[in-house]
Amino acid sequence: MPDITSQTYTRADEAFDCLQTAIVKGDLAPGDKIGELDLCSRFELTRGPLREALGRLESRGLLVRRPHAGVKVVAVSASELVELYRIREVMEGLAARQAAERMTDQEIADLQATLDSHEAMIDEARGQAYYQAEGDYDFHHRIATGSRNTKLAQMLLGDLYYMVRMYRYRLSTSAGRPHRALGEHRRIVEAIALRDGELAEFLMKRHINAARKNIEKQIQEGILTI
Amino acid sequence: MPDITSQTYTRADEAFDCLQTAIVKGDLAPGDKIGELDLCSRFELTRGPLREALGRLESRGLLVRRPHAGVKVVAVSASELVELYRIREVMEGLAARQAAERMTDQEIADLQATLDSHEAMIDEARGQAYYQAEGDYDFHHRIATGSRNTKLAQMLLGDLYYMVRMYRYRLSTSAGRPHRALGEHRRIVEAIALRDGELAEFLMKRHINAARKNIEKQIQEGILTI
DNA sequence: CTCTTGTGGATTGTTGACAATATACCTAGA
DNA sequence: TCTAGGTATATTGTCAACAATCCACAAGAG
Repeated sequence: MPDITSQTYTRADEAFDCLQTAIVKGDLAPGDKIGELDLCSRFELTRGPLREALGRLESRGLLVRRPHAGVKVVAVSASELVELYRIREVMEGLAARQAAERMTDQEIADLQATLDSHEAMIDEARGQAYYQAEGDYDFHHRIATGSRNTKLAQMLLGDLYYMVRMYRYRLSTSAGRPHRALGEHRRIVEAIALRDGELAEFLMKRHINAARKNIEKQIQEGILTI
Repeated sequence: MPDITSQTYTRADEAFDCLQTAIVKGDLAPGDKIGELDLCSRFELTRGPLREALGRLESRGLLVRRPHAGVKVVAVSASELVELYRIREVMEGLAARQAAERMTDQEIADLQATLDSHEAMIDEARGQAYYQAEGDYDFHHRIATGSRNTKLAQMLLGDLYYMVRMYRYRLSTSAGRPHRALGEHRRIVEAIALRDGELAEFLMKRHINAARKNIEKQIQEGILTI
């Protein structure tokens, strides 16, 4: 009996997914105050399941709620965004180390193939921030999963990445950075393929550090205003 | 207008807190399948707010839910518990580093005073695992908060610590360990007082590493069965 | 004797109506 | 004109009933 994953989706689950993607994609802008009835008509459901979904999203930090006052999409300040990357640095470093110890050879091969397709996408979709962000997300997603650390993957994929992706689309990609990032990705995978956990951790931390510095620079230059 | 924190607690909030502490204290054992109606009569509320609380707890990983089948308290396996400590190691290391950079002198003085009272508690309540665990929690709580990293503190205090505390009470405390742990705490605080972030991070990581090894030993010896 | 299958019962998911509260506006006074 | 206070409205929090789904048990076939 392959009771893999309960395929019964409840309306609350549906609302949860829809809202999450709506927030990440920017359909609901940070700071927006959203009314429950609006959402009900939007997703064709009643307030019961909706409130459950709102509760889950609040618990994950994507919404802030004040009793009797309503919910609004979380607005991450510039400094908080930087702090997010500090957390990512240590957590994804750990993920890379454990991935180097635990990923199967097949997974590593797939990861390398993924990078090839990313490279093609970068050349193809020159300047299209969307594809670059998606490729980047794909890479980090695989490593988080490959760590075989359930809770770690859950925290990264279920918490941090959604918040990061909220703001990633509006980051300007300076010329040449995608290729540099891809090079960093390649070296991380090489370290994983060599089963060198320490090196993988070091490289991943440096990779995210670079991303953080890039954001800090954009903030200082006033390019990124949030 | 000191609009600090809305003091209006909704019943869902109430149920959330009660359930959380019930799970942590062990009143609801891991793996227990809990019915909604039971909880309703227990907390004197209806299923609406209760389900919202359940949703939040599920989102935080304290409950697992299968549609139409009910919710049960999460059962963390031995290996998953160890993985939890690996996550704590890197995250609390970061917290210690940032706390060293950002805590006020007053907070550091309070922290030192806290350790003094912990020492008294250890001598007094010899072998009373409860007080030791509470003192330990207090220490780590203050450092997480002192990091001034909102999301980091949120993840540590709102996610990881609850899961760790679920199992901390049933850990046997080998003779002399509380004093050793206290010594480690003192050295961490010293590093923070010196504003030496790197050292604080190193010491904190080593401290949690020691706790992890202790757990692994207990698992191997069959003392800890979960 | 074991495995499959069908039904009864209980539990969950959902709905719409009711009660409580914060925001916004309007009025009155300084 | 600006501030303070009260009230109205809209939105949220809560409740109890309805519908859909899974689990356990029992009966029958292999």
